[in-house]
Amino acid sequence: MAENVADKLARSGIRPSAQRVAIAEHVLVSSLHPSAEQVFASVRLMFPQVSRATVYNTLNLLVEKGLLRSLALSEGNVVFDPKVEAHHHLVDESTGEIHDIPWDDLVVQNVESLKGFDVSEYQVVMRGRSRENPKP
Amino acid sequence: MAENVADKLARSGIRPSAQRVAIAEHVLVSSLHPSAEQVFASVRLMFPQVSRATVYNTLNLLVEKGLLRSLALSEGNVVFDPKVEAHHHLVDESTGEIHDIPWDDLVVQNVESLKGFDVSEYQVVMRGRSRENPKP
DNA sequence: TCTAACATTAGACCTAGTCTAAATTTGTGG
DNA sequence: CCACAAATTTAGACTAGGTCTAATGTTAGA
Ligand SMILES: [Mn+2]
Ligand SMILES: [Mn+2]
Ligand SMILES: [Zn+2]
Ligand SMILES: [Zn+2]
Repeated sequence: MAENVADKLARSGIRPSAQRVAIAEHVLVSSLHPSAEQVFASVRLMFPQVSRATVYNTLNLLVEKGLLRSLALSEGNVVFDPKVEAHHHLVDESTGEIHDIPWDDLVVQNVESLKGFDVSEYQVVMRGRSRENPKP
Repeated sequence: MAENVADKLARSGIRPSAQRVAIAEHVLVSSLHPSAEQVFASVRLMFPQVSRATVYNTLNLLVEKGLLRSLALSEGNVVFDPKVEAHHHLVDESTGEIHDIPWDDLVVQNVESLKGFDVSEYQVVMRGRSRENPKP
């Protein structure tokens, strides 16, 4: 799996240094939406000498190369999203967790015909709660 | 107009001190989406002795009392929105400006039937450009 | 092998925002 | 009107997320 991530970086023209691979493994793998500081903390557990600057540089580089997106969905937290295809988001009001909502679960009409604007991308941002675990 | 804002504060149970009225006049009046620091700067022009703490306290109080909403639409900027009714937003990618899009200009389907979540509110967040001024 | 380009590091720095403790202002009962 | 408690404001310390810099380490490739 290290090979996997390293190759992915290389294919995007990012030289796969040990630090970058460690960082990318943390953030490209799970479907969480971690902040830079969370990535810094987890990467440091396995790679204690990594610097904050490298984590931020790498995350920004991954965004620039299109392997990652950054999202500002709620106050005080920029988070990173490894799912770069179009999709929607729901922010859980009790836990703060961010859930991915598949693009086709919702239908948005009339974006193309909005007067006065050329829209290059959009998403629905929802706030709410995830329902009690079904049928215990 | 000062009377207007003062009354509005009073009706929401906010004691309308001179500082609060000055702040509220700046942020409740225009249809811009200013950041707290922008409000602080403009209020200070007319009211130089106002403190940063009072500006932040007042803005947060206005949000708490429902006269204002805070929005995190793009990185590094929490902004305040005096339009508290449901509506959508478009962030201009060239200028950073935030435009209000009336609720009925778009139609979003299937939010109610989303499996596993109770959605309490939502909006469409768009990125794009405002089109060249029409017919010069 | 040598070297220039590239990457990493520690820590200074910056900015938005919060907190604190003291001072000021205000509303109110006497 | 006066005394006083409650509410508000203030300056500035503090915090957290994030950027920048200058020195150091690493790597690709002539
Ligand atoms: Mn992680
Ligand atoms: Mn203003
Ligand atoms: Zn996502
Ligand atoms: Zn708005």
